[in-house]
Amino acid sequence: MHDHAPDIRSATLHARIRAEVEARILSGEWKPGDRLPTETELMARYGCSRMTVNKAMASLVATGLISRNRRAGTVVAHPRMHAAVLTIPDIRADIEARGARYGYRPLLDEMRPPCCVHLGAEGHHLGQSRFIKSVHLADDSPVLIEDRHIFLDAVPNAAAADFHIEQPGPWLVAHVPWTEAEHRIAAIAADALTARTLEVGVGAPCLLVERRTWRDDETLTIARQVFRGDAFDLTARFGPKQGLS
Amino acid sequence: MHDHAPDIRSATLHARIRAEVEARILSGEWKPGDRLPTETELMARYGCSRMTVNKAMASLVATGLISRNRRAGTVVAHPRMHAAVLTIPDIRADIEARGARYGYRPLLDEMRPPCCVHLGAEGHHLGQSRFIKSVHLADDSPVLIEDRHIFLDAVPNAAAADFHIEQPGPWLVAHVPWTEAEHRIAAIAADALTARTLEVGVGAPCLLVERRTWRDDETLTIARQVFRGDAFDLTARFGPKQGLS
DNA sequence: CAGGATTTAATATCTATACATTAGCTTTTC
DNA sequence: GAAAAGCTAATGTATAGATATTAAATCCTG
Repeated sequence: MHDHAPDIRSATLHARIRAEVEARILSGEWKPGDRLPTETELMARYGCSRMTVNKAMASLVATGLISRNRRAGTVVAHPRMHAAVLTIPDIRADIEARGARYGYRPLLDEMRPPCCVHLGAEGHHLGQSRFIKSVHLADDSPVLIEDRHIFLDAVPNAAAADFHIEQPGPWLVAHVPWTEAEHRIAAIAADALTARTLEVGVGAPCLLVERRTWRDDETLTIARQVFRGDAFDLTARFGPKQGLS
Repeated sequence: MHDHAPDIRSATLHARIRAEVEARILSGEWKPGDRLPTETELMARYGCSRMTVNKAMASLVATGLISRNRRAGTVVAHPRMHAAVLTIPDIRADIEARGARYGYRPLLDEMRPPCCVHLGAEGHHLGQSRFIKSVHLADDSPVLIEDRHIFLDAVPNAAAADFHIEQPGPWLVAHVPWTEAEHRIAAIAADALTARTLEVGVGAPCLLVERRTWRDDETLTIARQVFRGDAFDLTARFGPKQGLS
């Protein structure tokens, strides 16, 4: 299932060094706080140059498995379970993966003046937005309501896009470079309108995902997605091994 | 707010090269799919060796901003909003950050035979576990119920730990090295027992986080946390810039 | 013995070069 | 003209140095 066997006979030398050091840490042989061999020692042990050792260790630093300091040496980092990789659901793929038929129905598509919208975090206005409200369906039954603002100051060509066929989400990902996104995940009770649209009872638990995307300091889009609680969940996975070349 | 100005006058050369290339991509000057200068060209432009350029580019590959292929060259990657960094709440810190008094109350602490527990994903049994049920309080009002299994085959010294004072979560993070964790996040309705414990109405929306932690292929612990929906949410943040040295 | 000055052990960066590997391009051959 | 062979441009890996930077350890002074 979790295919973690460090591939000791990796193609490249720095990958092999990395894998072996990593294996000793993960096996518990080298515990958090323990001092690791110096680059010079490893260089001798593997019969390679110091640059090669350095590359292996740098990649372990990047994954957070070790921490290094000049003069003080290299120590095994204390694991911190502070962050995880959250897989953002591609709604269409997710629905189709369950063998259901995916449907998308835009409900509303209008321009909104600046005043209707939450202020930016610094308090300045975000300008005019295109607002699209849509429902996503699995086998014709609604599972997600999406309210999306796209700020035209930041994404002017969104004014011309046709969101009757294409979803705004994928369109944005394909056309607009972004630098940062933030998500807020919460459990809420369905209000009357939500309940009617999602065809659930009033007060039914729903998963709320509020996503805000920036390019540098400019807000590009705000999406508010309300999932039927009984139909969807998110999964997040974290492993120190993920990542580098 | 989001302090993104790439620090052009970075201390080291490879960091500067990296920052400048990154800035051009993030500014939109180099768009997804565009070809970047070759290492040789960059080497001439910055008057440095190819290894230095290579280090800068390798780190951009690691963050997913570019993709490189032999002979084909380097291109700006298409942004994929597939993953985000999810900040796992440190419940105690979170509660105290709001100015509330944190409380922890263990409700149950017992050994459970193998049969009581979900099977591992491959279908094999997980062995005996220590099971701790606890409530976390903010100003004496309950906000979280945690059901935790710790599998003694994998974490034998958990048998001796005192979870009347210390929370099992922090104890595990401090004492047990792990390699992978998975979270499932969902919205559920409070059942009768949950509602009574959290002092909310039956059917009130709650945020469910199920966390499973492994060392290699061995399951260490399974935690099921039920948050009051009106009291907690999770935030996840993603930026291509995070990460490397 | 406290506190400043010096040494030194470790990582961090950089260079110049070499060879390996890949895949797009070109030429040859049938 | 299509498949095979060879060429070449690009990145990937590795080496053996050199110098810079940092902070722990030690020594030296008042």
